[in-house]
Amino acid sequence: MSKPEDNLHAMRHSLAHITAAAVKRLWPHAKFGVGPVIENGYYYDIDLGKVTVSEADFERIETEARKIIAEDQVFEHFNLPITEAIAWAKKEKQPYKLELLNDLQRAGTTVAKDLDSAELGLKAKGDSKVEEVSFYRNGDFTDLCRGPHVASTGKVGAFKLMRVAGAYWRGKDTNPQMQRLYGVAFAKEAELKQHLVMLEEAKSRDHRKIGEDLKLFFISENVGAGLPLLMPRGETIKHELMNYMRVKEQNRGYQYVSTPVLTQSKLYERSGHASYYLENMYGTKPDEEGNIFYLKPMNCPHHHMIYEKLVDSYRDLPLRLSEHAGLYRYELSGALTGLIRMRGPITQNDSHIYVTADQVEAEFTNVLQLFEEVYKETGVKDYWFRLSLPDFAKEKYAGDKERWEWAGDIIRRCLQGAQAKFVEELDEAAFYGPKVDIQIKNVHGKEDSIATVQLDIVVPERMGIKYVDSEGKDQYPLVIHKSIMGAFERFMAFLLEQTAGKLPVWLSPEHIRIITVNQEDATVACADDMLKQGQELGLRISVDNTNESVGKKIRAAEMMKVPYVVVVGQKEIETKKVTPRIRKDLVVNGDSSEYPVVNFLKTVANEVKSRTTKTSL
RNA sequence: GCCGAUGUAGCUCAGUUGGUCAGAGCGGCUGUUUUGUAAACAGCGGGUCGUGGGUUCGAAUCCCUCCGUCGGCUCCA
Repeated sequence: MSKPEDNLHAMRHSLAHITAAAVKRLWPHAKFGVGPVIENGYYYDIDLGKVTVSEADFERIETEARKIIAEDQVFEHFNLPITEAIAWAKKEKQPYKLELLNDLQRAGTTVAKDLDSAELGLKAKGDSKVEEVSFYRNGDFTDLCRGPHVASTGKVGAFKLMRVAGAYWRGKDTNPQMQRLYGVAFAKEAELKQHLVMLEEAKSRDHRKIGEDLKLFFISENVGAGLPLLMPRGETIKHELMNYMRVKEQNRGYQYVSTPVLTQSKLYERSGHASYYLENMYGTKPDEEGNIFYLKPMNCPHHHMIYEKLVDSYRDLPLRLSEHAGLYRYELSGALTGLIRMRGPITQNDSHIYVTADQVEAEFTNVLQLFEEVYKETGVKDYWFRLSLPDFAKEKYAGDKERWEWAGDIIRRCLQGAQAKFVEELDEAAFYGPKVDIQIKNVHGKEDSIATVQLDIVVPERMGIKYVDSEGKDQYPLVIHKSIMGAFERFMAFLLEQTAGKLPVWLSPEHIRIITVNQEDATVACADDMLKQGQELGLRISVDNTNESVGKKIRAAEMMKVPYVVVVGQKEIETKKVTPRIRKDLVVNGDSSEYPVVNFLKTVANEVKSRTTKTSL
């Protein structure tokens, strides 16, 4: 994102004003919210009352904006005492601006911390006393704003209105909903064009499109929204990921368990989840005894039950329990996004590590190391850690403040010790403790959590699960909730987007496809023999002996992103050698050469086993 | 859930202002062909135009309801 001191930032900010000014010319009664610079552009929140803007209006707005740019209006800066600023907002009939100014006068920036201080014409965040407010004026459009802006409206670069979306005033869903006009802007027309091309390309990497093209998964209206069905190819990928994690974790002392998907609410009442999440859980109708059972949205309480059964003494700790369970969570319909945000089954790669206070740091560090290792091996790039802390101004965080700070400090030390790059954010913690979220951007640039590790300082005590310490006293354990791959479906989605569907060989639904040149008996027999040999080596291998041209069958295999394609005809029958066609991204050095069939198959089998991302062929 | 957009064959999409508008390409099936590293040729099937109402002599086309999808907002154990 551009920085406030950059000229590009000033251009984008100025375009926000110009866009608002254009809207005001077309709809003089328009009420304005805020209009900050964002990645690649800007937005402005507007409220036109009964009228709404739609994309059909963009041309008119852009035309008007271009007129303002052509007029080359000077951006004039001036300050007003807060009382005069309030008078201005009243006179201009700008209720949103008026609300902001009133808040600023009454309580300073602390009440307006949900907004960027730059939008408020303030010098910096944290000014608690506001006496003067900064304004900018261009032509007949005036707005409170800290700036900076370009010198005049003619000095902005290339821009384009992209979309309009609903956005709640000050981000609260109880507030009125405004319309948010999004624009992208760059210094040069060519950069803007390049950006638009990039956005088009991103669409082809969207995991939902890849899922369709590669026959991985789909969502059936008959089954329901947010409930994807994995087809054989998709399930293969998920299963490989699950196997991989299971072996990895078992080798590090994690023990796998299996717990019911249906559970009475009693358990969630005991764990405290009920008061936070019951409305987001799917329940059955009452049975004959009147009991309602819920589809589990998390495994924690179940694992805590197993803990109770297995642990008596500190000598039993740490206990590391894992489960790959299908969870169900009610998600708002507007939040659903393919495999990234679904209602179920969310196959969580879920572990709970029960530790004493002395063990927590070492265990937490181990988990961070496991993250780095797994992400390196699976080829996940461009992720970062977020230390998610509570915001004590809100009431949802249970337990006492000192304990929260103690837990937050431990995690921070672990992150620093692991030399992990991380950011800290308030009001992102779980209700039972601070956590580290592993953040990633999806193909459209939207930030998502891919995985999480949390330090639970609340639930064991609340549930009364205990152990006896070395002095014979009862203690509550700490619980590290960790999920390296998050949900396997979601992890798969990110991998698909990062690789554009060209998964490493070990994750490919089909390792090798054999294509026959013709349908003569000898050719088919040769292909079948090769198929059998491959299967014995554990390879996912198939034969395409359909009555199509070789070119067409190759094309079909390429489009399915099959890593290795082998053509079988008279030559291969005679020499028992193959010249594999290797998917481009796997190749290290250019030329493809000839290999005895057995050597080729064994090499691929080894690549699958070692999970390499490049080929040695 | 809210705001905006959108929904036509398995997939990608055409269908101007309501009147042979139910179409194309790919995929599928059948036949011919027996093919050498990204699309052989021919023919044939295939859709109550998301759903349910309404307006109209007449609706894929206009209006409303609901469902799904897309982009945001909110939420995310």
